[in-house]
Amino acid sequence: MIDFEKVKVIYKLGRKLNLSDVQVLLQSAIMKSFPSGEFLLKEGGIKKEVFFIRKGLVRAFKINDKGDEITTFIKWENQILASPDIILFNEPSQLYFKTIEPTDVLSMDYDVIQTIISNNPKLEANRKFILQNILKEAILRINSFILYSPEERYLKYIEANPGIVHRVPDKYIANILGITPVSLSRIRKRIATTRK
Amino acid sequence: MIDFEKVKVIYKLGRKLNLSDVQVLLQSAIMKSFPSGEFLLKEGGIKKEVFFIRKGLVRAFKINDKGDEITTFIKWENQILASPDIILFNEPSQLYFKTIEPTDVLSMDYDVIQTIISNNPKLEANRKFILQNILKEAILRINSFILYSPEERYLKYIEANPGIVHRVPDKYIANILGITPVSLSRIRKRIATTRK
DNA sequence: ACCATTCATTATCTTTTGTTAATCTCTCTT
DNA sequence: AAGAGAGATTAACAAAAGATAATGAATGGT
Repeated sequence: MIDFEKVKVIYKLGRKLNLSDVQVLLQSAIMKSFPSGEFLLKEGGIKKEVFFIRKGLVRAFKINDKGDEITTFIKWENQILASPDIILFNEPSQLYFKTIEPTDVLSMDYDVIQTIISNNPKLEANRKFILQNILKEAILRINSFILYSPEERYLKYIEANPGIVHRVPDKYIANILGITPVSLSRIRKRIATTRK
Repeated sequence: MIDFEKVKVIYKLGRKLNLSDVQVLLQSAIMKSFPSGEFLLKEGGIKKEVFFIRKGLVRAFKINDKGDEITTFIKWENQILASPDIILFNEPSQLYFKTIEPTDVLSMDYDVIQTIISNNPKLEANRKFILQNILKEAILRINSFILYSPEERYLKYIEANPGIVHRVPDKYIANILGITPVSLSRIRKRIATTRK
């Protein structure tokens, strides 16, 4: 039984896949649905799983020394989600993935994707493009920590991600900005009062 | 006249280059030497130049709204140096590169490198490796801003980069850590006094 | 409709950082 | 050797952030 949603997503991923690769990817690619508040990945996970989010919103968090959850990033529709710990560092994940909304993902095996790319040199451009875009975002984020105050970071964040703020509790946004939820609340008040 | 240093570096870069590619790369690759305090790149630069640092130390900085220089990173021996603005964002550089020590670099043209890689599929693994390592570092740096206090960031920085601290003025390290030089000085004092 | 839970806000206090300027040290230059 | 300049430290004050706890508001489940 063919899942047309799945085919559609895979088609978007690469226009140059040959038939046998599509078959391999289709076999390894699984559509999964999660209700809100469900884990996609827990600490210690080692499965090289790459998610493509079709719908919904997922937050990634670590547990710090004090035992608190610290959200390091969030991902939503049409974004790729994977644990850097597993994919880049080749270590068990210290990250958890937990849905904030009901979420549909396409789950793929990283090693299978890599094999398919090495069989299809035309896909290298895609890989380079994706990697570079992830790197771009990372560099922008580093610079925002160096160049801007927490208040400026917040303003730029909501400007760059309109709508998202309304889908995610402030305390997670605070973590992402590197400040405490209490501090973010004060910043919001400061902005609201100086605007009038 | 063949520059053996140049050949050595290029040899290290890829074990799978064919002769004509080596020739192309040799032509585009230039050894350059800079005294301390010299610019490798200034704001507005658009040349897609990639440096491999053979010896020395370079800092990258931006000018913020107040007109201050803000150092965003430093690179030294055996590291790759390039302007993300130019290479990733395809925009004129807002970054300056300025040497902190007398520095020898191998300068290469980014587009030439890309062409050579597409002619040598075996080099794709190299490119992927390099890109992934840059991404790794970026992610670690982001996490250090989110998870650690300025004091912890400083301690981790000097631990991860022993020796470098003695080659670079503290004020640049402070920028890299996202704090002011005055604050770093206080942190250093705090560490020194609580240790005894 | 109610309770419980989860967030956001507010309050209070402590700690840290930013800002500006002065002082001190060191190095390099002439 | 003297002076200039750069960088680090210190001081003094203001502003912001962290920590902890209490209060409000909203939400979801039964």
